[in-house]
Amino acid sequence: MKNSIREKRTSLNITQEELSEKLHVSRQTIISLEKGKYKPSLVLAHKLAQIFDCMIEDLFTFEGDENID
Amino acid sequence: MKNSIREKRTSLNITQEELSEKLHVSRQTIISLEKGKYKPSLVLAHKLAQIFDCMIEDLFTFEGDENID
DNA sequence: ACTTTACGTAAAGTGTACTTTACTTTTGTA
DNA sequence: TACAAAAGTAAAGTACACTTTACGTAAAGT
Repeated sequence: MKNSIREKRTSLNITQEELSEKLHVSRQTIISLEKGKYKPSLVLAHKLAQIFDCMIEDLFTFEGDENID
Repeated sequence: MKNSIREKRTSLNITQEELSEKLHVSRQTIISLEKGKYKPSLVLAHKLAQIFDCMIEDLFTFEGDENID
């Protein structure tokens, strides 16, 4: 799964720490998400989409068996 | 968090077991999701939205601190 | 009556999303 | 070149999404 969190965040001109505060998660969580180290929960994905004013499906690109065959 | 999985499933006229097979998850997972016992992963939410031909945000209703304040 | 189909509960186990703390590296800028 | 802000790594712990197995119930068909 790919995501465009970093691109959307930088285009809002906010730091990882500021984003983490808006989301009430740790800064590590943001770093790990941007690095693709793990997949966010549905609720976290929803909050990210709210902040970036887009749909969840616009933020994440699902690949391979993450799609229905 | 509320969801309309049961409504969408029954309107497709498929059983919990058939849905679980399409998703490659256990039937228990479907039962628990429909009963609201837990929140699906982002990938599972995406697959459900694909099957029901809708956006993730149409399937789930986020409440309270599941939204940005 | 008996079987099948669909839905449900319970409980124990596994994997991973996310946290916390502490330390290091990079980058911008005075 | 020195300093601070921003980004990064590592590692150990917690919570919960999801699995597996096994059993229970109620309706519908034969």
